[in-house]
Amino acid sequence: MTDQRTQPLQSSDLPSDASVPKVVVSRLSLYLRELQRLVASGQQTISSSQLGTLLGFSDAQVRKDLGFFGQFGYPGVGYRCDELIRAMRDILGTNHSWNVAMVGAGNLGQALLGYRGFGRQNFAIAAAFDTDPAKVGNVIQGIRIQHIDELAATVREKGIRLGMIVVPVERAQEAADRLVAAGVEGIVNFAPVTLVLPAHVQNVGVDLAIELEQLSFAVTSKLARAAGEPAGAVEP
Amino acid sequence: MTDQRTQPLQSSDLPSDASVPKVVVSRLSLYLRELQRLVASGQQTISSSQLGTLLGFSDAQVRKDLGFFGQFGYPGVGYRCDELIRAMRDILGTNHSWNVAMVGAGNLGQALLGYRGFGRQNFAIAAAFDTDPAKVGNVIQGIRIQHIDELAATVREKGIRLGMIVVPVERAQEAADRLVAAGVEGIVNFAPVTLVLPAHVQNVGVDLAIELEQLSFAVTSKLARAAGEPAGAVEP
DNA sequence: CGGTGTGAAAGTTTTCACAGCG
DNA sequence: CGCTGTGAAAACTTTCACACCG
Repeated sequence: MTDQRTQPLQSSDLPSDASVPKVVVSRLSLYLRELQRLVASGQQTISSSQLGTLLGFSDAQVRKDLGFFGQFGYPGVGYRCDELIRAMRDILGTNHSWNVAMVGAGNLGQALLGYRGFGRQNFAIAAAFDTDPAKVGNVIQGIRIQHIDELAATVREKGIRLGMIVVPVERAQEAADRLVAAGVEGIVNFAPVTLVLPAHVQNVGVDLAIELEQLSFAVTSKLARAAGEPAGAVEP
Repeated sequence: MTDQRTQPLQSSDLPSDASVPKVVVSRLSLYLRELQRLVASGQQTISSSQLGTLLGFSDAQVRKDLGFFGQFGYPGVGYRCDELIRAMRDILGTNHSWNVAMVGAGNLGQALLGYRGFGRQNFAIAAAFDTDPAKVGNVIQGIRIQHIDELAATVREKGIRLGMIVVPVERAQEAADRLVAAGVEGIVNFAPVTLVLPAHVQNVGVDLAIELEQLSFAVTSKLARAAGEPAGAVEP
């Protein structure tokens, strides 16, 4: 591969092109999170093996993952944290801020309106919507709950590109349809249902009960293994 | 493989043994969720290709995934939804109910106390803890917030095996240490930090900002691809 | 020396394709 | 016939191991 880099890469060098495996992108977010913590604690550089150890990955994996996007390291030194953070944010798209539209202002929605973690990664819930007349007009965490009929206009007005669905499961598809009609490009769905969406709309599902279920499996199967359950033949 | 099954499998036939890929287990949860929806709408049987189509997987993948755990289908017919649901819950460990201890009763924690989705999958938040004297003693969604010093005793008393961390990021590790000391076997962590845990404690992390970040990447890179960004060579 | 970047090898997961069954 | 269960092939991901660099 053509190369004679000495200075840090520009973000414009990023591929963004060939399909990077999803699992690599999810580790990228973990690298970024850890790097931000390291910088906050004063660390300037880090090696792939240090970073990997902190997260439970191998050094080779860290290097390969980063290698999908460019060359960020300095042989003999490692990675400069601040540079790598900037590069990762370029890759992930969070060097600019994102306005998000929230649909559903129930318990969970209201809690998410106050969640500080979004802002730290450059996401702002710029508007929130509900159909319940008892909620519309209320101001929560500085955001006035609007009627969902105002969604399309507000999305346009505020340059909103991402939506978040926090309605009860039986109204989730309708909320999704509304967000799509309003022109949103991606949706995070907290309702426990698989949405039907056009292919051009990106989609991330978060099912809180499923997370517990995965834990249940892990605990249960670890137990079975410890009990010496041998190979899984069906017959005696 | 030895086999002459005609009747549905008993759950005791489950392997629980060889390492089933994590990604398979996560799809299991999606299958289960979809099956529950189907049963609720009156459907009795389903084929692997129908189920796959609903979730965006291939028929072969559905069959292979289920094949890790046993034989559940009827050739020419498909799977009987109620049977398959029971089998999946056996596998995932949710045919019995789980008591969960929540640490942190802030905005998000309080919202999760009221989340109906947990109960539907057989999880109950049986106790909630905080250090804030202004919160301890309050009753939220029928749960009295206890001081965290009562954690170990309550875990024992109520047979709690799973913990949920919903404290601010800087207190997450301490919360984890407390849960581990109390004897919990698995932890769902909503704080944006990688916990250091003993190997025998299972661990699922949910970082809400990272979910948005993944969406940001998907939207950004889809855009780049549409713009015809070619292969990612660094040099002109 | 301590570290990256990267081909090649090993390992894992998905897809294919088809025998077999009710 | 319609569909499962499953080996075998293909595709993908991770690990290894080493040239190269400051």
